[in-house]
Amino acid sequence: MSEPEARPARAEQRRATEARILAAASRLFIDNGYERTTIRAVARAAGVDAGLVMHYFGSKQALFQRVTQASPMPELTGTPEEVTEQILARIAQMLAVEPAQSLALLRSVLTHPEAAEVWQEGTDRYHAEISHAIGAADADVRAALVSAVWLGVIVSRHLLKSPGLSDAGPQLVTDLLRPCLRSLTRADLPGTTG
Amino acid sequence: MSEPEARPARAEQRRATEARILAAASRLFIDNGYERTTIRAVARAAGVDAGLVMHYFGSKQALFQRVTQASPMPELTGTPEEVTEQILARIAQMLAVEPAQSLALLRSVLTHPEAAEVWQEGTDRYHAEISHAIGAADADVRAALVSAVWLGVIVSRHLLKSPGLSDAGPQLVTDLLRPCLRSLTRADLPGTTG
DNA sequence: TTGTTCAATCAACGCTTGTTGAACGAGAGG
DNA sequence: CCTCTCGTTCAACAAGCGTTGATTGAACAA
Repeated sequence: MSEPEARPARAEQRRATEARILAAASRLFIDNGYERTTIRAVARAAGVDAGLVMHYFGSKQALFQRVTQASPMPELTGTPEEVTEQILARIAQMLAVEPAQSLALLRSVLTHPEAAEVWQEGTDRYHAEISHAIGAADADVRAALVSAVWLGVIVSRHLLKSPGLSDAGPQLVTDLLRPCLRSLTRADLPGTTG
Repeated sequence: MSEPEARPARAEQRRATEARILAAASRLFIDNGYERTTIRAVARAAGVDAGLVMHYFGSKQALFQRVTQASPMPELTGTPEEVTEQILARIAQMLAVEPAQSLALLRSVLTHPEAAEVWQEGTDRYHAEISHAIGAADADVRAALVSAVWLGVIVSRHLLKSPGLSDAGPQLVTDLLRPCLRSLTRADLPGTTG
């Protein structure tokens, strides 16, 4: 009964409603993507009127940005082996818990131009760091392949819900992925040409 | 001058128009996905009226199916090494020339339920064949990871147009991918746990 | 109490979408 | 010549979309 809710009940109610809208929007953007998610559906799921969503977030695009804006990831530095482990740790984390912001962005990355743009910006730094750690002549291609593997795994697991990946634990997946990524981040074992 | 166009000029014209519509639809579905591609845009790109597109293909969904229906791929069989090479050959082919049907399907696979369903059906057989070739206890997870890598590479290259991958030749990419896929298809080298 | 603020609702707008059915007009068959 | 076929266009529909502005009613301040 003596809980710390002494604040003006007005602002508290507003914050709660706004949070409910954001949660509903996140869920719908993750599940259905940008185009198939309507302001009306978000409002219905949050138990409010569509006009209120507009009043709070300005536009559908702005709401999408609020949902998908992620805190910047920590830098990738060190030897290729260390960078590989950092990437694996990141993948393990994303396999363990649903990365809401990333998934909302990923779901629309192929069909919503603004999502693709944000995604690009995010992976550019990623590429540069990986490429720098590899330091070989074909480091750019290798870094792009590392990103491609990462993308494929997360998309298969969380968005396409591939049965083989959804049932497996993060530990097993990262263990299987380790030699795969190591072969990409280390510039020996050139691959049998021809 | 003596070309074999003796056929009734009526049906010939029709076939040509239908082909123009299909080509325009393919391009738009690949570039913009299902939702953002409108019947009117397809008609405009093909130089015809929107009603004609409906009259020829019945519905937008039916047009999408016509564009994305692919001839069934050859079976994957043999030792894990052989299967790996077959997959690599397939990837190389898809990197060399734009695989229109697959790209039209892939672009919408995250946002169009029917596209996701068709994709699922296609990858199920794929998974079974790879998993059978591996034959280990965790073959399902390994097969799913092989598919994930394949997905990530094609998507990054053709749809997200990752600079590092778009500039590289198919030969280099498959050479880099070979050890990566071999580590997934062969059940030795368990990966350093911990 | 009286007046102000503001979360929330409501009805409507302009626009685009997929889809339809009537209409037109040039070629084929007699 | 006339007639039928059929590729093609045109105009319109109903539904859904994002977005807006007026309006309501309850919590606050005086």
